[in-house]
Amino acid sequence: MTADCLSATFAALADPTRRAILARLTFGELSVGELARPFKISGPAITKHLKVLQRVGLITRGRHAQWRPCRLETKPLKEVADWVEEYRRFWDQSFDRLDEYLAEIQKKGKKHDPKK
Amino acid sequence: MTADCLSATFAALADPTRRAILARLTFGELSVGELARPFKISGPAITKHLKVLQRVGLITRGRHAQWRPCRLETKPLKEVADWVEEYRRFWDQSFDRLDEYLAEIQKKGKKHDPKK
DNA sequence: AGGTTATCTAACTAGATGGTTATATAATAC
DNA sequence: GTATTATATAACCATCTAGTTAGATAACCT
Repeated sequence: MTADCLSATFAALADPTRRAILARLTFGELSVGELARPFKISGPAITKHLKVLQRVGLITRGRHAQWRPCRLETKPLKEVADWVEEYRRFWDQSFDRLDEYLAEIQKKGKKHDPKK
Repeated sequence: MTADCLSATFAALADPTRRAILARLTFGELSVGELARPFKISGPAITKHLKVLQRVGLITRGRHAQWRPCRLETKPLKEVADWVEEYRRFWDQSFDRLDEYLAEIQKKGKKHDPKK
């Protein structure tokens, strides 16, 4: 099961530890040890989470001496964004007003700063 | 576990049957029987999927004689969209080029049709 | 009331998931 | 070579998940 990659991506994102890992990787590459530091779970548990993220392509691994640094990959996130985008027209009341929909897109484009 | 609602929402979306149910509900309310028709799984399996969707607020149920119609609710989808939006700036190479980013947004705004 | 239709609950099963500890591999440092 | 550090694998366990079949509940229709 979960042969389709969108299901696997959603499943990977359904764990708060894994989402926290992704969030930390937005600041740049991190080794497994650095990634593990803020969490209370064991090393092997982190390794498993990383395997899940890697399998769906949300991270890639490097090699640097005895470290295997992790890097964020966003292609699967883009696929999630594309999927959910299909539903955007349902969360403003005006289903039939195309112009309002486009205006909404435009507005989001402007406010591009990461706070809020 | 999965006390946080974003995790529960992602978990709910990680199943292709449930995503198919949501997709069908974009055309309007449907009874359980109507929803179940295209799937090969049993009635109780559908009931369970609906419970999962209802628990995270992706659907609400009505009452109409012996039918309990399902309606799509998009608030959780909006939360997913908001979460993934935080990563948008990472999926074009030009982190530092604001104009290119805005151009990309603009392009997406234009091609708003649901095919591809 | 008795039958039909729609849906849910109960009890069970196989397999996935997320964690553990103990051990293995691999690269660096002396 | 030996020790140290970083990460991975193995084996195990408890819980969750998605499905099943059988039976219960509830509203409608004569």
